[in-house]
Amino acid sequence: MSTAQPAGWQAIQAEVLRRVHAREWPPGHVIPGEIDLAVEFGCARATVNRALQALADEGILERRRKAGTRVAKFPVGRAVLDIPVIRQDIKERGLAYDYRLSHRSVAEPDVDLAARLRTTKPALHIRAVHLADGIPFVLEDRWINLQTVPQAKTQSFEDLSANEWLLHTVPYTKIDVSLSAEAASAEDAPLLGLAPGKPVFTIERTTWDHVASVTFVTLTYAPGFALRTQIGG
Amino acid sequence: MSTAQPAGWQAIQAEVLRRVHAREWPPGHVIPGEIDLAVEFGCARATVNRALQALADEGILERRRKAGTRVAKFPVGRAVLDIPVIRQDIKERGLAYDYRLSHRSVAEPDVDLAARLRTTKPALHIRAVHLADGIPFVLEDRWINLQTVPQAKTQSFEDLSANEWLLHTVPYTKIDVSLSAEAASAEDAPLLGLAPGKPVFTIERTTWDHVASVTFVTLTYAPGFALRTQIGG
DNA sequence: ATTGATATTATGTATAGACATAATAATTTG
DNA sequence: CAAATTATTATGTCTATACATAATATCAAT
Repeated sequence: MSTAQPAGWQAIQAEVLRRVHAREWPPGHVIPGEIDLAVEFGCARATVNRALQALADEGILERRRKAGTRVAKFPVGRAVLDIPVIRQDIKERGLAYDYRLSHRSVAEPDVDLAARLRTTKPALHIRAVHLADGIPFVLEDRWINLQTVPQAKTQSFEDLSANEWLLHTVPYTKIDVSLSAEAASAEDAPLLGLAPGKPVFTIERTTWDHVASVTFVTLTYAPGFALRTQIGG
Repeated sequence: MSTAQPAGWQAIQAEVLRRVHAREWPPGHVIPGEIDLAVEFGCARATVNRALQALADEGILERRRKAGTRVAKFPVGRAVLDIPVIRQDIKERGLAYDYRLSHRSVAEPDVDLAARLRTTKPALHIRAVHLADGIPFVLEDRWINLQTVPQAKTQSFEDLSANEWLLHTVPYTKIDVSLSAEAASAEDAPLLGLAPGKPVFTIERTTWDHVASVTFVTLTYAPGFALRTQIGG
């Protein structure tokens, strides 16, 4: 009765969400079928379907044919993390962005890296610093697979970060991401104004074009950095 | 021509994705309108709409009325992180789960916590250890707002973790999540078999029911833990 | 040329109806 | 009784059509 006239599928989504949050439909509860809800809300079944499917995508509901739709027992976290493009991230914080290349070489990958890139051929190794208001914000340590991206050989990466150059020139289909806490290496620590061994937030990414590796990058963030997000909201 | 007969909206999504990945439609490119694509794929416009909308939700495409649909300039990271329910997480790793309550008290929040919970009234403080195959996997340090959740007073939390009890009994509408690297505290370090100051991966969560805080929890993970996810794929 | 009204256009959403599919329930068979 | 078969049912998806909405393009008036 509270939400009498449905305005659209989002209104239905909101009302269903309200009932879930209010525990009118507690976790595990099987909610009415699409037809029943369509009658109640005075709309077509497809409209209810749209609303429920969106909630299922978010992990709030679980749907199975014939069995019906139930409230997820663990309506837990499906957090959407926006992995930021570094330059944009810094700018959005209202800080001045700057970038400095500190190393560029072609080298043979060690065992660990060879496993990650799935090649033992020489790869392009790049190290760079991204600064916010002149202070190191994140260190980029990147290996680029020259079998997959031979054009990288002719790029200096002195003005344009490899991050952005790759994004705009090289196709990819998949990225593996890993977030962890690491001890600052002897090499990285001084750049971040830290003693070696201090905790640093680290993002590792391997980028793939189908089955071929494109690049492997380790981003080491300055202390104080935290990745924030919201569930629900 | 390659994908001639469309099977459904997912087939269309796949073909559009292929063209984006293959740079047939490079970043920033305005792709054909829904009607054109519907003709090309021999299906209804609604089917194309479903496919394109799903890709827009994932951040691959950007859509604006009248302006049309274009490939996102930064088809970057919209990583879906599944914040795990601890017990399930451990079980999925094929390890035996165990749980031990180590502290339970009612105390007044300090300034920092009062700001997080938005109350200065006494709150329930709980510390517990989640073990995998008998080894500490994650430490849980939780404060429960007793204004919002008075029922928590009568719960011992000796057998059932606060994590799961809350999930099943208390309504919530929003969770703030923060991921960071911290130095292991003098209190936590020995439990994880670490020297104080060593890096530990930390998840902080504040749970809200509308504007009222429900609980604030800090999860401190054992070394070696990494949160993994995938973009694309 | 600038402003403001109007037309155009691409996406957004709703509809009824239809058939597909998967999973459960009911029934028949060995 | 257990196993195999069939019926039923709720969701999944597609279609054709219609109207809504937002943003742009066009054109008229000042």
